[in-house]
Amino acid sequence: MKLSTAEENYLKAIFKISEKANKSASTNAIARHLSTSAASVTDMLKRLSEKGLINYEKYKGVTLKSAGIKQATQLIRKHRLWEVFLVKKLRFSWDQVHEIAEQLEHIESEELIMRLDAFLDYPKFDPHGDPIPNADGKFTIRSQTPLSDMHKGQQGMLVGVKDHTTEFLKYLNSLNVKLGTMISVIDSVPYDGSMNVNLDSKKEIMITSIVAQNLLIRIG
Amino acid sequence: MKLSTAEENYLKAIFKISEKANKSASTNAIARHLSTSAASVTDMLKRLSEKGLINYEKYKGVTLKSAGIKQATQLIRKHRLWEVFLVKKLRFSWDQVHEIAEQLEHIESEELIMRLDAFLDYPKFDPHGDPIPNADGKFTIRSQTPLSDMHKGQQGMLVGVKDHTTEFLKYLNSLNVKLGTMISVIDSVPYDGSMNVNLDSKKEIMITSIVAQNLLIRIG
DNA sequence: TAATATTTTTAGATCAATCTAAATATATAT
DNA sequence: ATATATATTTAGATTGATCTAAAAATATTA
Ligand SMILES: [Mn+2]
Ligand SMILES: [Mn+2]
Ligand SMILES: [Mn+2]
Ligand SMILES: [Mn+2]
Repeated sequence: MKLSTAEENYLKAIFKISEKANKSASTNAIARHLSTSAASVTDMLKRLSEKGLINYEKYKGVTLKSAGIKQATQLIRKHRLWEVFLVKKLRFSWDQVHEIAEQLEHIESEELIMRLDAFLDYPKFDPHGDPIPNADGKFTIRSQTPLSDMHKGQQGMLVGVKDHTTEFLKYLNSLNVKLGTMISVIDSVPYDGSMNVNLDSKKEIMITSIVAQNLLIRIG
Repeated sequence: MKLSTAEENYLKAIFKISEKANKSASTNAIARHLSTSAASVTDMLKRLSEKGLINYEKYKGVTLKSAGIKQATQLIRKHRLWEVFLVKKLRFSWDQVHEIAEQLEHIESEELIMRLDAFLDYPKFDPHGDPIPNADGKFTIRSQTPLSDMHKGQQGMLVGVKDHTTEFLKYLNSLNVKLGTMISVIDSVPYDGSMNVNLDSKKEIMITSIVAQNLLIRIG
């Protein structure tokens, strides 16, 4: 089935919202996610329901049907593969690629994605540490813990970020924190949740709770 | 100025039509080129005129203004750079890339194109031998002659094709004719314009007039 | 030049995607 | 449980891009 860019974006939004909360997506949540009005969302939900991509009952919120999951997953696959291309091949920095990938993900060609995947050597994670679903829609899972949940003395490698905004990523750049950086907890302040951490056994820095919550660590 | 995909396609069509004939583009010619109705074309011409991209007078046909030429040229630049990427990096064959490039050419990011150009090592020609305008819109020009205009004994290198259809390109594949192939004219038949030619001083084949007209040779 | 053919424009509709304002349903609090 | 607040849907409009059919302008031919 050939979907419009708008339809694809709605499916992706529903996928991400229900994945995070592990429940159905509300009209308002979708509107917020896509920066559009609730009325527009209702309109689109009717159309997507008509096409058999979602389960929709008035006032009840929506979930994706299997066809919708498939579409959303493929879109995420394309988005993340393009992000890898932009960073690895075109040498963009990780804070510059999301907007461009938002456009590239809608290019329609199975063959293109297969070849791109091969060209990039079948990457499993994107530049932000997010897993890239394979052609069948399967995600690689990986145990990861928000730095904010770690205790004094624990250490591990930065494998992902929760916040993908340019501002956050640029802040990390300025701290020289990137995927692969080894982080160990020196201590944490119970009062405000801020932490002193050591980076790659070299530099010691202080970060706030909010930052720590957005850094995902593979402990060990 | 940010243009829609439709607007960009119209500008490109007008550019190509007026370039070929070196005169203004008629409503019908544009409609034919874009496989749409003359009424739709008239509609769009009004909008493009409003935006100052074209010179349009009712019943007189259109030409591009400098802003329109700039947009069309940038679009062609993007299209051809992406075609090079698809062939050189993703190993598509030259008959598979046009449709995908039709989509990729509308991705909006100056930075992306600059980096893609560098990644591809600043190519001057696309996989069909068409010149790629530089960032300022300048095309590299090259003397070339349709094989059909060449005479017995003349020879040269295939540097371009006029017909870009998959069928034509696949036919050339089957003959092992590609850009760079050396072609020499053994003789030509005045009756129907067909020719006997030699390829890379190896194989001798016969081609019809219509094929010869679509092969562009750099003589010498 | 007058009749005819062709090209182009206009009129009027449709469809997707969006909006604001108003109505209705559901959730929360007193 | 009733009142109030919030969430969602409906009603009605708008915009871009398209269509068909009909009208008008231009070009061709006799
Ligand atoms: Mn992204
Ligand atoms: Mn990402
Ligand atoms: Mn092409
Ligand atoms: Mn080409």
